Amino acid sequence: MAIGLPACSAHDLGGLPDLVELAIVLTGAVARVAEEHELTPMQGRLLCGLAGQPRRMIDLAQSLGIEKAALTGLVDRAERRGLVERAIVPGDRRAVQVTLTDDGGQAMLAFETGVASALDELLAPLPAKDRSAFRRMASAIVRAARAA
Amino acid sequence: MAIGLPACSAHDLGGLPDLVELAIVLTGAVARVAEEHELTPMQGRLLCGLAGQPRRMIDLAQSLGIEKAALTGLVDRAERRGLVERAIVPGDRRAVQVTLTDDGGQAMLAFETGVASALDELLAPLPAKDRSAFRRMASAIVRAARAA
DNA sequence: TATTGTTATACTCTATAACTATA
DNA sequence: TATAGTTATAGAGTATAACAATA
Repeated sequence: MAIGLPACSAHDLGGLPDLVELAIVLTGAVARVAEEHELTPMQGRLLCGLAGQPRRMIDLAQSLGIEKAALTGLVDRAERRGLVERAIVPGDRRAVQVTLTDDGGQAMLAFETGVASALDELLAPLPAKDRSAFRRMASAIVRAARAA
Repeated sequence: MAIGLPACSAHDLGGLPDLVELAIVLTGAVARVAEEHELTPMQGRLLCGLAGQPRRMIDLAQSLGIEKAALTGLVDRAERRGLVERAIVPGDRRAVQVTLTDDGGQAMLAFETGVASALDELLAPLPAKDRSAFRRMASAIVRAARAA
């Protein structure tokens, strides 16, 4: 499966702010972990969104920030690989629930664990005090961006 | 032009570390700026890589972290849109140099400026002292990742 | 032989528009 | 009418493998 994400990248291209390169480095790390588990990064995100409970298509599309038609394809491919299943929603015959299969649940856990340790490695060069400060500031940025 | 990147995203999906969501937020911000200037994010990166001097295909592919065959397509599309041009390399008839057109140069500057201000906005919620600390730590992480 | 780049092929991810089925 | 989801279509970005031209 050719997953198709820049594996390492972030070699200096000049002109791009370090924050953009940070995004590239982080995204590349996630992509590498996904690939190790034979997932695409987007499939990894999908599986993580299904941890704990089934979700409806419309809900997932919003969470992932993609159109419902794009989600149809994403779920199609994940279903074809045995990671998720579609199920009916009792009480609304228009709706579809997406659930994790056993395989999908295992892949989700492996992906989550792998991502966590890959991120730890990326932050490892920083002093311990900076690491926690960096994570705290990252959370603040994300929260503010979500609110806006 | 349907550019195809999650425009806002980063709504809570649960299970994903904030650092991953940070990458999503940053990537989304870059994508939005690119779209404003009718570029794809990858075209934006390509143009930035060409700021100042022409580069050879092999060199660009390494900088962007993609295979040379993928770069052929990327440059094809950018050339079709009048952003870049292919030129010969004196002294090596196998090689190709990619140069910015006037349009491409203008787009590159507009993209750079837009990205810089989008990043400023993302960091705006942090106290000024944290903003510079965050940028400094981001640079350190990127430098370390590049070295590894 | 090694290097540079292109072509061929196949996937994933994305969007918009049109459609079906249900509420 | 409005909502949930799919289908159809198109395009970007990616990879691998095979190839041509040149060093």
